[in-house]
Amino acid sequence: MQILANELKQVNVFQNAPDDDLHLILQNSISRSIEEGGYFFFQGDSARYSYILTSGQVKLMQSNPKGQQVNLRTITAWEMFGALGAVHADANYPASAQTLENCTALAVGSEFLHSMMETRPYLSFGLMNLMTDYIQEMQSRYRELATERVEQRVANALIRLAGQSGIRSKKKAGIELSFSRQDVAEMTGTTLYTISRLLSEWERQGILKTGRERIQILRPHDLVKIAEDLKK
Amino acid sequence: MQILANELKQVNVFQNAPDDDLHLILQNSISRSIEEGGYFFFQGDSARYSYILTSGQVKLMQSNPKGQQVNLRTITAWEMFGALGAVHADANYPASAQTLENCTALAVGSEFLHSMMETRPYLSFGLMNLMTDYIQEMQSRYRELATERVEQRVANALIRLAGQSGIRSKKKAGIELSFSRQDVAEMTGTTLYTISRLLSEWERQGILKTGRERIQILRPHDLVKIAEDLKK
DNA sequence: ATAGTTATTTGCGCCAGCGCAAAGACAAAT
DNA sequence: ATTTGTCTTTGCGCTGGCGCAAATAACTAT
Repeated sequence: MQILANELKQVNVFQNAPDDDLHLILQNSISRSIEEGGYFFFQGDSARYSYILTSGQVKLMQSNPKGQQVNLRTITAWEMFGALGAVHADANYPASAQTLENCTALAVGSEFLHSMMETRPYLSFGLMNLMTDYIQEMQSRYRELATERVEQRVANALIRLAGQSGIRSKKKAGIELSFSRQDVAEMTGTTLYTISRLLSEWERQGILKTGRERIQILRPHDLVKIAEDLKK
Repeated sequence: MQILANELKQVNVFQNAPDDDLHLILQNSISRSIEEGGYFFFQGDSARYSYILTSGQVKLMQSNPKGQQVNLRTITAWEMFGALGAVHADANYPASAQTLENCTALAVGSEFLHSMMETRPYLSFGLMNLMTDYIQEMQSRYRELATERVEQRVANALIRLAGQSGIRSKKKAGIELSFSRQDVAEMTGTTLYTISRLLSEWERQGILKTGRERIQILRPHDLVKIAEDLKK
């Protein structure tokens, strides 16, 4: 499948790129397909490529020596990821990128991207925008993890996911998410047991419906209220 | 007190700046002094200035609606902070910057910095380096908070602080830190009670000595062992 | 269908860490 | 020296959330 320069305009970082540059990027990149459950890169690998996801979903996660892991972010189509290597010369990926479904991504050499940025301020700004957004999200999540109780953190995570990758299903029946209890646990720093209990409770209250690796948010507003937690 | 262009070279972001640019920056900035406990800016303020701390210590912190707060980072002399505004046009500071002692900082207009970056790739790279480092630190701390127990998180925080702002006292008697129990609690997402108990325990074991707003690390290696937590 | 695999639910016991309260230690000011 | 304010310590009781275990549900492959 051929990727068109025009499609690259959907990528935030390339928002202000002239067509010539888009072609240049395409010429200096290769397409990589990874099947569900596979990895684009592992934490610690040398960051030789930056990626642009063209189809599928990827989760960025970090694990500690004991093997426990946290989900840092979920990437959807036309988002850039693994771009830290384009900045530092000899960087290593600080996280692993695992596919949640069959995925295709464009791999751009980090050195090439770096050299492009030397003469193209719009590119640097694009990347910095990505970074500042991400920093702000991480700071908020960090604060949540430190100060909020599980219930609120999970509500927040669902709200965030709904905004980032949620699909409004046609039957206007709420927002559909495809994550296992384990996934959500790793996003919120808790356990799949607690998530299961919490979702069951919320399903009883009619806030959402659940299935195997599926969460359908029926009343987002109620989640917001839980996240804000005005009691106590 | 006059700040010399030469001194600005200590700032990581300006590592590769030619002297002319350093003078230009000085000319387009003003010096602000804030006394202990005061604020350079508050979370939510319009990010009109980026700061370079010339003396003192500043903590960046974020608070939630209920007023609970977390410490994101401690800034020491010649570090840049509040620089997110130079990227987004209409950004707001995502955190507050409170001084831990009497401080002086150089305030550079965000718009001015932004315009400089248009024609100076080294500046963008300097800032991106700052951001990627920070992102990596936040990701690690996030993972810690999500997967590690309090004991390990506190050990890690002390190690990190020792590296960033620790002063090796002359009497070779370990590394000196100036933080209250409350400060450490806010850095690690726990409570001052728990920190107090933990430090008392470690003092009993001879790993460190404590005082009022003072922690003196005697055996850093033992902290590393605790942080790694090989038991269980 | 049937068997095998993977995800989810739920009961149950447990404990790390919270947070109140009250006392003690330290520093600065008068 | 005394007061005042801030920081720290520690006892005590409590509970949110963990995590095992075992049952159940849902999907996949033969």
